[in-house]
Amino acid sequence: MSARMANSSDANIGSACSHEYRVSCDTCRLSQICLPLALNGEDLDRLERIIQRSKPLQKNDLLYREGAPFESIYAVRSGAVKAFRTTGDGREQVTGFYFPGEILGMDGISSGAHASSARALETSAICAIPFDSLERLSAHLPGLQRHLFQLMSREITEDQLLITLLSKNAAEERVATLLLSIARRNARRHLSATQFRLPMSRIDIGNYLGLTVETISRVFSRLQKNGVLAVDNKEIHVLDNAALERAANLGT
Amino acid sequence: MSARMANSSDANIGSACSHEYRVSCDTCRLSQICLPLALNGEDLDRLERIIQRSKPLQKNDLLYREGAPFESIYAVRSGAVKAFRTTGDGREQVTGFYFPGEILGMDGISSGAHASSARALETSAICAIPFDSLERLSAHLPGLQRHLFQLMSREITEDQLLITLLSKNAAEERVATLLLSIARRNARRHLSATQFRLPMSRIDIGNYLGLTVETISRVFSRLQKNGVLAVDNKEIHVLDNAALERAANLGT
DNA sequence: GGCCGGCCATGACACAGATCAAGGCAGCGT
DNA sequence: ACGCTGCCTTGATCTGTGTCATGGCCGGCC
Repeated sequence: MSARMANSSDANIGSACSHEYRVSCDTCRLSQICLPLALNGEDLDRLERIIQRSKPLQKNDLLYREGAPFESIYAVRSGAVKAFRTTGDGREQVTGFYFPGEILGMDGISSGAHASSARALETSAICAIPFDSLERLSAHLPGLQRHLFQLMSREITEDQLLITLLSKNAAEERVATLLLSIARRNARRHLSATQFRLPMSRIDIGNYLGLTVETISRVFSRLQKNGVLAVDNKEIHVLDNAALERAANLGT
Repeated sequence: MSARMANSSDANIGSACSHEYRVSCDTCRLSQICLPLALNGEDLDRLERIIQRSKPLQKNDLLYREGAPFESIYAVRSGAVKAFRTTGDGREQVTGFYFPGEILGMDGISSGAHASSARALETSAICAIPFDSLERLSAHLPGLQRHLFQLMSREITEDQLLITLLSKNAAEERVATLLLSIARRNARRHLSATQFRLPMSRIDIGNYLGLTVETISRVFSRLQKNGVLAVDNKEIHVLDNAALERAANLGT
């Protein structure tokens, strides 16, 4: 375990070997849902020049660690990442799952140190965007500044949805809501909204939703028994989307 | 109730009569914890000129309503405000309490419409800061831009703390954590951290913490019986701060 | 190829907090 | 002054989910 941690960390990302992993925002098929969304032509070039890419993270590698100096925010290019914070007694609370085209790490801005950690759920390619450069750039590009404000605002509203979910909804509603969220985000990337593989374990799902693994298991079984889903381990097939939405019962 | 709503709303704030309520950031004793924190001299003047003040909100007045066009963020000058979102089935989820010197409304940036509503818990004076002006200003004042990013980032980390609290902590831990948070914020304003009046009802507390009123009541009674607090309705006296921190058990 | 460790499923039981019910109290409008 | 209404407290009971225990499965590693 400590061996794994050793070859992970911020040091990887943003290190010198970026020539090996040259991919440009131009040719990235995520550009329309990712940071470049607000930019074009020369402005995109300027963003491009500050973005750092590095060799892919392996499953379980840390992208950044709670308490580490905040330097960059990160865009997921492929794979999937979970963000989590460690509570005083050493347990962890998963605060979000991040899929390709999504940005994470913004919780570090306020204090200058990351307020959470992030770990790859599977082999993942990540773009690191040094925040001080981004900040300087955004002072000159109103569209970019606005986009950053919007990204952070969206993170806030999504956290508030999770707060509501945890505070008001029963186990089945929480699970159904998460599945619908993943389905919707898949659709945004032109992937199937009805058939997909969950990159995270039941443990992570339970942790994120404030439930135990056993409860997650039971809910999956029940949804399967009722013909809403076909579940084969991490492989999910939504058989009756309307029923899933009914099960989510306003969770969004 | 509808009468109350009618004389509330965004229209009040930002309306023409601001000459009546002239107070400047210069003389506001909150300036060191509020937006002006990052500014001085001429820059402060420029911020000053875009801030709008209006007549105080009365208890239960709405500051803004979920779905209304997003135009401003708001700073609490006096009183207290709760933010909440309404779930599909009409129940509400309180997402935060805001005290003097604190900023709310940033969840509206991402979609251009407020993602939550805000209501005065008692008579409250509020400064409205039109966001498009603020955005333009912050492109010229790097310190302000950074401060805005930090404010939003702080909102994110605080939401994540609440998520963790809801997901992992028992009733007593949640209540103790909220009390400690309020105490800490009082201290920041040079008020007592051990004796204060809660501006919100038990109902709001329960709603915020994902618990029922009855449970809140029982926890207060228990903490009182154990000599941790003296509770007289909304008046709280922290008798044993160490015990309260133990009760919070890592919540903060 | 077989063993081992992590993950997942399912059942029996326990418990924290929800729900239901009843009553007290304070503030407000008439 | 009165009664009304909303808020708070406390008790009795119920229930969804946690906890504990067991066993199966899959994938990695020797």
